[in-house]
Amino acid sequence: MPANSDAINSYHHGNLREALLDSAEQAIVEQTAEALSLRALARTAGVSQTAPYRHFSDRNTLLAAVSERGYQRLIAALHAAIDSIEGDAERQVREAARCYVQFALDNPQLFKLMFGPLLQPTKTYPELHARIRECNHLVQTMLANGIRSGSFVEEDIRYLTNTAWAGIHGLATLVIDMPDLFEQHIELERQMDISVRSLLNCMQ
Amino acid sequence: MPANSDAINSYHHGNLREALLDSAEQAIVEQTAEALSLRALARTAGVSQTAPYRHFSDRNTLLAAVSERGYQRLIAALHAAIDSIEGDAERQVREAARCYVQFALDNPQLFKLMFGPLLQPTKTYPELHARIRECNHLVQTMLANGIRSGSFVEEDIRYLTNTAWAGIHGLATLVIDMPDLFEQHIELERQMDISVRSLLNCMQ
DNA sequence: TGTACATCAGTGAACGCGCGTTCACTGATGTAC
DNA sequence: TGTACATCAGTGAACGCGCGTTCACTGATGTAC
Repeated sequence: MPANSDAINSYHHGNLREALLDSAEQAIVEQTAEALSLRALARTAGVSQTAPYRHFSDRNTLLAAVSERGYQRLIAALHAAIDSIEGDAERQVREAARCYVQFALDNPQLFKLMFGPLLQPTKTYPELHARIRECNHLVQTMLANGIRSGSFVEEDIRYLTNTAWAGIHGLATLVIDMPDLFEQHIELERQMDISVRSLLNCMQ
Repeated sequence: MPANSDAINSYHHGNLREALLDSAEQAIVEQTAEALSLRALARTAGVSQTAPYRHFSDRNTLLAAVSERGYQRLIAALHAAIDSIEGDAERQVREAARCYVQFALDNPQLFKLMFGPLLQPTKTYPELHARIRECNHLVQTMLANGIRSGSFVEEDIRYLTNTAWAGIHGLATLVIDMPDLFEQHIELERQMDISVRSLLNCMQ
């Protein structure tokens, strides 16, 4: 008596790994990644509670995989935003920033898992580590391009991109965590525009 | 046979409420607030596991009290920084920003509890709510003063202070959560200086 | 000053819960000959 | 083409854990008269 009557194979799930990651992502929409339970995941997948261990050696390894997929999506979104605009580095930054904040709004808990300490140090999860570095490099490069249109000492660039990155990351964080306080008397779209313009202007 | 042989009263603790808050804060230094356990707290205080319920109706109420004390300390630190400098609004912002980030560095988990969603909506905890509003008002006012030294349309002020606040909050968040990535090739003190100068310059 | 009594601040046993993980196992699948 | 066998992907029972919270209780404290 297969729990899932649509399944052809009642015994072999066929795509359990991906199914688990999918439902993990879904579960994480509402509640913290910390609160995610392997058992609940297994239940959702209609599979015994030990089946996940075939695919992930433990809970954190699964979370690392979820985080990694998150980075893949964020990187893809950022690339799409950046590549859709050629030549205008400032507009690229604006669109990328919008992407970044929107991603956080759409996936608050995932965003926190990705940019949180739960999986630190990341060295334990090489694939995740690589994605993080890739994402970081993408963001830094894009911001540096936006800033380079001004005239600055090369060695300061890293500090200036950090300032801008922190500005955008801070927006995302506050919008997620303290919406009532942060979004008092403001319109979020306008806030985004003004913030990005300020962050770039101050460097020109 | 009192567990704590120094205690005069083995039965009445005498100051259990404060003791619980103290050890909660201490416990929260290392691990997440989410992971804090009332039972562990009671153990640390040398008291039965149900004793805390005399002082806090449940776990979240205790956490709200911890958060509130955190805000008190942050507010005090910000005030001290601001009041020590008169007349120079820009230097006030610089010192206050340093305070803010330092507070986060010193109490990462407390900072997250305070600026996190765990206790949202805060209306449930009126004292906490009041502290949050107080802190927010202090930060906004200080930033507005720094910005007003430039010439700006009044209605934009809130957007500009938000930009600056997000910039500072983002620094704190990234320094806590992604130190390896964020602090690559930089010196934190210098990052702080450059960030604050940029955040204020861009508005003048 | 002494005493009765209300109230306060603890105790300790118990409830029910869900969790991560381990273990020995079995059914399904794929491959070498 | 058939078959033996290794390997893969599941099962299900069990372990030990710590937790939040409730309950009926008791010892200590303070206050009115």
